[in-house]
Amino acid sequence: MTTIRKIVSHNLRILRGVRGMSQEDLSAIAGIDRTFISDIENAKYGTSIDRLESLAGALGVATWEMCHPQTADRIRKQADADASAATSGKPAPPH
Amino acid sequence: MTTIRKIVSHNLRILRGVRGMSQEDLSAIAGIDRTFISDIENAKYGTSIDRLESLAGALGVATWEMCHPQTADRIRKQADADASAATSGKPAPPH
DNA sequence: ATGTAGACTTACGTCGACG
DNA sequence: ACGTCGACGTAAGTCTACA
Repeated sequence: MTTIRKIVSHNLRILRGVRGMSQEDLSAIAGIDRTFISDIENAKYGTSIDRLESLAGALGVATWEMCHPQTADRIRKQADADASAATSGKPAPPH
Repeated sequence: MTTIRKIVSHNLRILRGVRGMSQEDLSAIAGIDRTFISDIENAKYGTSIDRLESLAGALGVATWEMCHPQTADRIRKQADADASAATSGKPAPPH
């Protein structure tokens, strides 16, 4: 029974990692307190759709993707593919 | 610049209409106060992801679909297709 | 059946500090 | 760079009542 809190929590942490941001970085860009981002990632609190929109914008995804169970995996695999393509000298996929 | 409040507001109202529910019906099923549902539909307030999850469950969609800009249209067209199929005696599509 | 208003409670959200 | 604690303010959420 994966709740929406767990989904958002997971997407947020993974996505932030892929973007190479610290909680402090994300805090500065999204305009949300760092300690609160920590709370969300640990599913201590749920958040409002307004804050979710700010976080999504800062992470470069749509708001609904923050609620989708497979966003974390999708973005992570895409980042992996891009990275290995860069290493092998191939051009990056156009998305 | 369509904000997440507008999207949720719109999806909620359309989806509820397609399901043939009043605000009172939805209130009873989702366990959320009727007047607050009214506020959300009029985008007076944003809501939390926890309440959004309850509303989505009561409406038979995933939570992320409540945040998606095209959910209202998608569901409405599907309902239309199902209705006309029923009228013409054809079997309902398997989705 | 819906929108709004007021009074009220609680969960969200900010801030400073410590390990 | 992250988790947590305490104190505090505000927006979310409930309930009753009226149009």
